[in-house]
Amino acid sequence: MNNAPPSVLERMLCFEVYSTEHAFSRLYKTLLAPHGLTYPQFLVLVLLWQQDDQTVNGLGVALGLESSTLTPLLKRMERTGLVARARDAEDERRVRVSLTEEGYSLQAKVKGIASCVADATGMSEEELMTVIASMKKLRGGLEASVRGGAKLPQ
Amino acid sequence: MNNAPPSVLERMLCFEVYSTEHAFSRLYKTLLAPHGLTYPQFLVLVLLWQQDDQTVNGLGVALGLESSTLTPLLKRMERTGLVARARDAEDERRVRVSLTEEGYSLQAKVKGIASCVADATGMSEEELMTVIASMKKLRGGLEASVRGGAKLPQ
DNA sequence: CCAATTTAAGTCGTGTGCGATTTAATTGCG
DNA sequence: CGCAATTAAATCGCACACGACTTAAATTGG
Repeated sequence: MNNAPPSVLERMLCFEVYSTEHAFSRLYKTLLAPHGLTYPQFLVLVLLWQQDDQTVNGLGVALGLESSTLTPLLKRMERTGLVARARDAEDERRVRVSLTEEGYSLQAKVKGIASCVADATGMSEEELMTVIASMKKLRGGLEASVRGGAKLPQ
Repeated sequence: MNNAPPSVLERMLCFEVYSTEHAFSRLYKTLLAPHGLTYPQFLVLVLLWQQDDQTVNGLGVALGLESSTLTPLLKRMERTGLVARARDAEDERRVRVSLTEEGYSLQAKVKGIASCVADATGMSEEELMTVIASMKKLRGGLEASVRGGAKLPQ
């Protein structure tokens, strides 16, 4: 077992979240790569499977991503035939993103992945709920701080 | 308040960690940019402030990063005068990374940042410890799963 | 009604991250 | 000893992710 005293880094929550996020990414990569999907692309599909035909902005708000990140990502998904992108007739500024047949049918093929990952965490359903709540609280505090114009004292 | 039922995404722990990590990154960016530092570069400095003169591999293990990520990052830090890189005389395969005077003196200037971020979380010391422990457990499970060759059932 | 403002996407440059591969140094085994 | 296997960095191509900026469309205020 690991009996070394925790380093400075290991006492920083930011680092624990940082490296846990990498661990999730790596696990998803091994599971999604066979389907030609990346992890952020998978998250976009999760949103579209729940509600098809969303705007770039809508997806961005849900994911917490900028259009400068989403536009290229969605273009890659369009190129691989998972989604279609079309200007909204009502408001030509908007671009609506919708599932292709292939994007839709991928749902069945990767259905098991989320629960597979949940298993990999080694946590009970209850524990998972607790950690999710912690993350939400944490994120809320951090976002409020960024919005409030975070500054060092003095 | 937010009374909408949680979407599929918001019930996925992976997404909560993903977006919380982004929130940390963004907050650190606002605090570190004035010092010409990025968040991963700051993490490297935290390690070097604790123990100067480490190998690329040592930093990589501590941070959970590959040399393909660290080498370019360390070269940027060398270019901005924060660290020096030199082949180890004992073993020419290794490259040792050490603090320059400037890299060392930056510690005083950004001393307050970690606690500032801790404040921003809006969590008590005890809560922070609990969440850190959760992340460690989570990461442990995920890494074990990746090492074990994670696969979808059938 | 139209000029100014706001909003939605997209573009560009920079900095991570990783897998696959390469190069060079060391180790280890017959 | 000598060569095969291993190890440490580095390189390369690709995919995020963001801030700053641009473009075009819609809204608003006078």
